[in-house]
Amino acid sequence: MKDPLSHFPGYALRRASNASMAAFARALEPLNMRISEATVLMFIAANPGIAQARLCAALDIQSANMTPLLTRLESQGLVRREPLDGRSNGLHLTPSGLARAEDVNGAIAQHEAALMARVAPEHRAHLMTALEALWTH
Amino acid sequence: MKDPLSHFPGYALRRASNASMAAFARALEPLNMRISEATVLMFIAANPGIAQARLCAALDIQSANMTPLLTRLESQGLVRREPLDGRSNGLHLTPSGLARAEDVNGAIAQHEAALMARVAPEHRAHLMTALEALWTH
DNA sequence: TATTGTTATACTCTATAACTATA
DNA sequence: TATAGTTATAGAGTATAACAATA
Repeated sequence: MKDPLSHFPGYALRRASNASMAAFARALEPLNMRISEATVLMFIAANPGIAQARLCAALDIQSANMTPLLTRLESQGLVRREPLDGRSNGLHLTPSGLARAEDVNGAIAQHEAALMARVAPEHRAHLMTALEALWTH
Repeated sequence: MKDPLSHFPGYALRRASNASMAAFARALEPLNMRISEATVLMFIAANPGIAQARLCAALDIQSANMTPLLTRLESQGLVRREPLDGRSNGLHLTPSGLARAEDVNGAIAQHEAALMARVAPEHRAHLMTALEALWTH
């Protein structure tokens, strides 16, 4: 059977990303977190007090989709919204959130190691540079 | 602002794939096709008569999701299902489907060229090899 | 006027279970 | 019994429009 798409970088990119995300989602299952939630948690951990709008811009997530995501994290006691002024929220991790961020960090490290183990060492730096060129504005 | 994830290959992979797919979806808009539909069309064009189940396996699309996809393509007069035996379908492109596959091919070529133009030439071969290692079974 | 956050809604992709018809 | 295809359904990501409150 012929695969007319496998030699296209864009197609390989899609397949590789799908495989990676499926594996990462499985790695997050024991923590009961989605990829998007884990991403937001890590970002708040690195930027305590960040405004919701800035988080949206940094992650390319629309505010309409960020609202329910943060509400879930807040209702789990992981994140706290703190008014910065009358209309914007600063985001903080609770102690539980900090602990969970540690766990997520471990899952990420494990996932990334398994991922890069599949790639021959001489390609790794090139892969990283190329991928960044593809999405960085 | 700190980005605690940007140095992770898995994260860069996700962001790059999202950016690529969004651009490709825009490129397909004039053809009124989704990415998954375009993918299936190209695959049938390269493998006329392929059974539905084999197409599912090759693209990692579940049969339950392939059925409505093919029904859409068939109702647009692009694909024809032809019984192979009492329970399996061979898939063929109609003349309209062949013409549409040509258009899709052009959109893919344009998209892939724009994508790789963002990557420095010395990284391109490495990128392709690395991506294939990440999703090939 | 522009920005922040929210609500409602819809579309796409993906996943599972249950079912039929056939091999 | 196993396989091919279908149906129904649900979850998750993403997109737009409309809105209230505030800068």
